[in-house]
Amino acid sequence: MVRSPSIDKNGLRKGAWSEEEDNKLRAYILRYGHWNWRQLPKFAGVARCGKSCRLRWLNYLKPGLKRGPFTKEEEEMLIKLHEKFGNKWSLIAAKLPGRTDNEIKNYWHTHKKKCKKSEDPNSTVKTNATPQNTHVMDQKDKQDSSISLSEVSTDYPNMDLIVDTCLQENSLNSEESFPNFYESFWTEIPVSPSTPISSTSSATSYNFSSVIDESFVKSFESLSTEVQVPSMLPSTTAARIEDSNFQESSNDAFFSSFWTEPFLTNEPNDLISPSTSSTTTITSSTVTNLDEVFGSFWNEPFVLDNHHHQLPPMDEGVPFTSYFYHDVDLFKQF
DNA sequence: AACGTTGTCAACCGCTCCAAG
DNA sequence: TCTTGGAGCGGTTGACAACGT
Repeated sequence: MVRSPSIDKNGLRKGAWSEEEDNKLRAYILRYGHWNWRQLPKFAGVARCGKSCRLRWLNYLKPGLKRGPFTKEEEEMLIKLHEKFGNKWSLIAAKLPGRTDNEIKNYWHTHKKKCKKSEDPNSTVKTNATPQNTHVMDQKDKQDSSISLSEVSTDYPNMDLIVDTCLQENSLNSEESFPNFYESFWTEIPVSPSTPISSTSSATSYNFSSVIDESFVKSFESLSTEVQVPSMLPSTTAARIEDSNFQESSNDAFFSSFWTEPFLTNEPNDLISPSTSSTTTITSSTVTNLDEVFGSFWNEPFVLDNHHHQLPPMDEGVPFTSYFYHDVDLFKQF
């Protein structure tokens, strides 16, 4: 199913990813974000090109991705979206939370083949699907489209309306079924910019049931200790760290470009506190386990809320910014 | 059981886009 | 305005699994 591992002329691995590589990449990105894909692999301790890392993260490792076959609803949605957007897989993927453009693309090609083969006139899939809304396609797109514009179906004279209606009615409406943070969760702090992190603020409770589960947590258990820490911070990060008013300023830009995942909590002993009882709760014992892993792995805390769970010995009341200075000092060692 | 064919999907490749200098 | 480098996108490939003969 996957390509055989091999080494290219630059000594970089190609082909199937090993579990160890996955763990290294996942751990690094969750901790530091993807500040530079090209530089990232060497700091993460992965002998891969940045492009390969990016692809692996986006298509496989990124939390929240759905696995398994498409549901009927997703299939119908895909058909409609393809009619609207054509082969703009990334656009389609944006409307199908948890599905990657690669996955959708593969599914579509498979589905199209099936349809072509069966030549079922009653099939709901229109194999001549062509973008109806040319405003989303530039000239090149039109040229690249496998079907000429003369073949545009007239079955749906107002596809905008149909698809929009579908999006509104369909249960997969991302805005309803998936909170805004779902898509951006791992790149943005789930706290509104107007809610600065401070010793008095309490984080909002979020439903992480589909993002964090036990297998996800378990994946940290085999982390390697060979991961490096960046020798320098992104310029924006450095600038923010020097900002003594950090606590009072909005934090989204900082986190989205650097930390990626803030692991906010509203309970002192919980890493993440789900909002409903049916969701998986990561208990304090789990956190303890994570601390064992991260304590030696990163040599620093990763819970950045007001409680600073399981911090190494530090004085009570230490300003929030001090923890970042702590990070900077750590980086300087490398 | 052995072999060939088809299906599936992770991963690669090459191109374009875009922001920064 | 031009150049450069990183990110992203879409098409294609390779390898394994499943299925058929």
